Parts: sequence; structure tokens; C-alpha cells
Amino acid sequence: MSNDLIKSAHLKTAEIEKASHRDYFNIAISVDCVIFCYHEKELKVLAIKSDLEDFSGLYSLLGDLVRPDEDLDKASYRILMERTGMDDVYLEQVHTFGTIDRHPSGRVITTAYYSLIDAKHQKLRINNNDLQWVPVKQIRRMAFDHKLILDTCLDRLREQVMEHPVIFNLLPEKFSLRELQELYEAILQTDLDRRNFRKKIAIKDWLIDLNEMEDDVPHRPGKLYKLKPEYRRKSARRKMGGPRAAIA
Amino acid sequence: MSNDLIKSAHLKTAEIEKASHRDYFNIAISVDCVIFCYHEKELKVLAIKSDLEDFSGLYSLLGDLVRPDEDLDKASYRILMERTGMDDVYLEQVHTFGTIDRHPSGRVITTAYYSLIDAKHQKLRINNNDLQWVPVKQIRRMAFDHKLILDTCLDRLREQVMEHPVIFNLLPEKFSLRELQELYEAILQTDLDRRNFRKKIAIKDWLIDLNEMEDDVPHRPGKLYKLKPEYRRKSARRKMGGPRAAIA
DNA sequence: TCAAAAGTGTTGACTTTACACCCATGA
DNA sequence: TCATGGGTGTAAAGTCAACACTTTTGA
Repeated sequence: MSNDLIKSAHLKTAEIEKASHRDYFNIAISVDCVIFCYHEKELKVLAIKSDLEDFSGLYSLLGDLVRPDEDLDKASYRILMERTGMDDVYLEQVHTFGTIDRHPSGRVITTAYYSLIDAKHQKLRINNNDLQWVPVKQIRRMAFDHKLILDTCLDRLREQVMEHPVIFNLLPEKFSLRELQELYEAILQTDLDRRNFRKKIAIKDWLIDLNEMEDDVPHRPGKLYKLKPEYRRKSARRKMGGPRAAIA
Repeated sequence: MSNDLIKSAHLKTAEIEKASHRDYFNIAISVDCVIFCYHEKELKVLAIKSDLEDFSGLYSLLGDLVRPDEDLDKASYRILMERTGMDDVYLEQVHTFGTIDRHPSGRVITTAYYSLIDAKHQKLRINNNDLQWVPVKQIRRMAFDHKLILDTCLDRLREQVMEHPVIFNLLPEKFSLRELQELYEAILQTDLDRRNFRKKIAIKDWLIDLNEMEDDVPHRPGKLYKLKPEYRRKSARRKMGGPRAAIA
């Protein structure tokens, strides 16, 4: 932080009194949440029909301004809670978007988070006609720069999914390996080899075999598994130290 | 973006007139730059002695408030230019820090960028006594949450360095493979095997053999290389689509 | 009895690691 | 002539990708 800030901060009330639209404090900050779920073998995102004329017919992400007495991370939890009724969710900050003209109503810088939730979770309530789960593949355009935000979060999700057991937040507690594989395929938009997939998951040692079987499938039922409790996380907790020596 | 924002935006001037300290527009946004260089076989970061009493004796990162008519990314370039005189630099956004009490003078949300510059570049001018290149390894504490910001950026640098040819921004145009390896070792804090390292770099095919030799070393001189021009980048340009199918 | 998915191993290609010697240069 | 780093290859271990058949269940 530079001296400029300190000076500004000391002058704060004076400056706000002036309230010129060039005021340093005349930037709003928001968070936007890219809330993913997995339903009907598709990755979907929670979106709302924009009520701005500029963007009529387009969907936008869920977001809100950050309150002055609210942590940035808390703001994203609040939005999720308000919109979905769920609070035990996976949330991760991805990127902050801050071009000057990204919002038609004024200068708004937004921090994007992505979230993973189980579409079938009991607590989940989407009780608004304009609020919908939209298949990610179908989305061509969105309001504001929200398509860019979505794509950025999707890229991040794809990166994470390889290395970290985050994907389980999109599934119910008990799931079969077929469901898990289909989910990976939906996110990565590839086909995976069943034998290799199962080997890789086995090696990672993320799962507990529940010794239960599926009971609602029109074919031979598969075994059910759950994620080991120690891997259940609400955020990715980037480990200190990071990756090592993969260069040589 | 939610309806709340739209409402707020329409009411903007009215709200600012009120100028309560709980005003939505009473959050400042800054950028902080973690500017790395490589000098005397060490990774160093550009830091300035804090002039706040709360943090006396501690270093802080270089930052400034974002101007209302300035893109977030541009603000980080401006800080770099103002402080180092260099504009052709590698810069990448890492994370936004937004806890309510992170700045003692008021609510300031900051977006952190890291930058890589060549310590020996002609344009580089650090002409301020309080502004210093501090070896990253030596830093235990910093002002504000800047140690956290530094660590977060360092982690990100370590991740990037593996996959992308970013590290060359820390070196002069011509360099030997020994210098390159020492740089990797300084960043990753590991020793690398020379033969394996050279093989891996050769496979990546990032370099051009200049058919020139070092001429300032007290031992057998090594060949000089430069980065292929197509890999020179000012930012990491996260590729759309992302990694694929590494899971199976 | 049929359709659908469950479950399961092996091989070859490739990648990664560990490791040691002679050479060229400057002091 | 010595000290310093330059430059180079190979073998063993591990990882990754491709590939097919038998079994179980529900309809």
C-alpha cells in the first residue's frame, strides 16, 4: 500500500463530502458467484434473467455489492445462502474483474467465486421463476461480462478437479463410480476409459466403499461409495510450498 | 450482478450525498504488486519501509488505490511504471484480499498481482532509499497482510514456473543454462539434477541457441541462449479449455 | 433371454529418476 | 596444474493409454 492511500484515508470524510464522481471511493465492489450443480448428466450453472434493458433476455450470474462491514469471502457466502438456502458449500475465489466499462450503471469491480453444490440436497430451494439452472454447454452469451466470468471459473474448476477432491461437492453423499465418472466427463467434456478411471480413483484413495448397492437403476447395480470425511472441504486451501521440482 | 446493485447504482448520487460511513461506496480498492527479481542467485521482492507507526520497521509491498477511471489491470501497470520505470513487464493477477480489518486506516480491498522483472535491465531505476530489493527468504513479517499476499503470489509463481515459460522475465535476454537452472532452484528451493534439467528444457523447446559463449566467468564458459520470441508474454493468458483428461 | 452396465489385468509406450566421467577454460 | 563448471547417456522404475470379456441385474 502506498503513501497515497494513507493520505486518502486520512482525508476520507473530507473527500466524501466532495463526492465528485472522480472520488476514489466512488468505486463499488461486488462479488459474483458461479454456482455449479450436476443434474441430468449435465453441468449447470445458477443464473437469473437480467432485468436490465441493455441485457434483456440474457442471463446473469448471482451477485451483490459487498457491504462495508463484510469480508469479501463472507459476501459470497451470503449470496449463496440468500439464493440457495445452503450454507455448507464449497466456495473458491477465482479472479477479480475490473475494467472500467464492465457495468453500465457505474464503476463496479467484481470478484468472482465458484461454488459446487449438490442439486438434490434437501436444503436447496430455488423458488424463483427467473432463477434457473442453465446447462453450461447451452450458454452462448450472458449479461455484463458474465460469460467471461463463467468461462474463467469453468477453466479453474477443470484445473482443480484433476488434483483435488472437490467434485464430490456436486454429488449426493452416496454415489457409484459410474456417476462419478459421468460427472468428470461432463466437466471435462471428454470420454474417459472406465478401467483407467477406476484405477486412478482407487490410487487416490479418496473413497470409502460403503458395501451398499444402487437400488434404483434398470440394470446391474453398482457399489456405492462416499468421500472420506477428511477430504470434505469448503474451500481449496492452497497448500503452502506448492508443487515442487516437476521441472527436473 | 443482482438487483440490489442496480438499485444502488441508480441511487448513486443520493447515496453519496448521505455519505454515511456505512455507504456502499465507502470501500476503497487498491492493487498491490509483488515485484520479483533475481539477483545474486536469490529471488528478491521490491518492498518499501512502511511509514505507518503501526508497522514501523516493517516492509510493505508497492500498491496504490485504483482510480475511478482506471482499469484494475492498468492500475498495476501504473504502479510498476511509477516505481521501476519499466513498462514492458510480466504481470499477473493472483488474488483479492478483502477482510474488513486488513487496513488500519479504513476499508480497503486489494487485488494482488505479481510481476517478474530483470534486475539488470537498463530501464530499471530504483532511486529511493526506502525502496529495496529484499531477499524473499529473509522476510518473516510485513506490514498489513502483505506477508500473506507475498506467500500467495510466491505459491502462484511456483505453480506457473513448471508449465509456462514465465521465468525468463527474470533473466537478461541472453543467459546460460546454468543461470537458468540456478533460477529455478532459487524459486523452487530445491536442487535439480543438471542432466535431467537440461533434457527437460530441451524437450520444452523454448530456447534458441545463440552460438555465443559467456565471457565473464572464471571457468569454462557456457553457451548462451535466449527465449524464442513467440513465448515472450506480458501475462499468462490462461488458455481456454484448460487441461484435459489427466484423470484417466 | 435380452439389454445395460459392473467389474476386472496386461502390454507397450512413454516419462522420470538416479547416477559419473571427460572436457574446456581462467587463474 | 588446478579448480570450476560445461557438457553428455543409460538403465531401472514408474506412470499412462489402449484395449475385451465375463458377470449381474431388471425388464
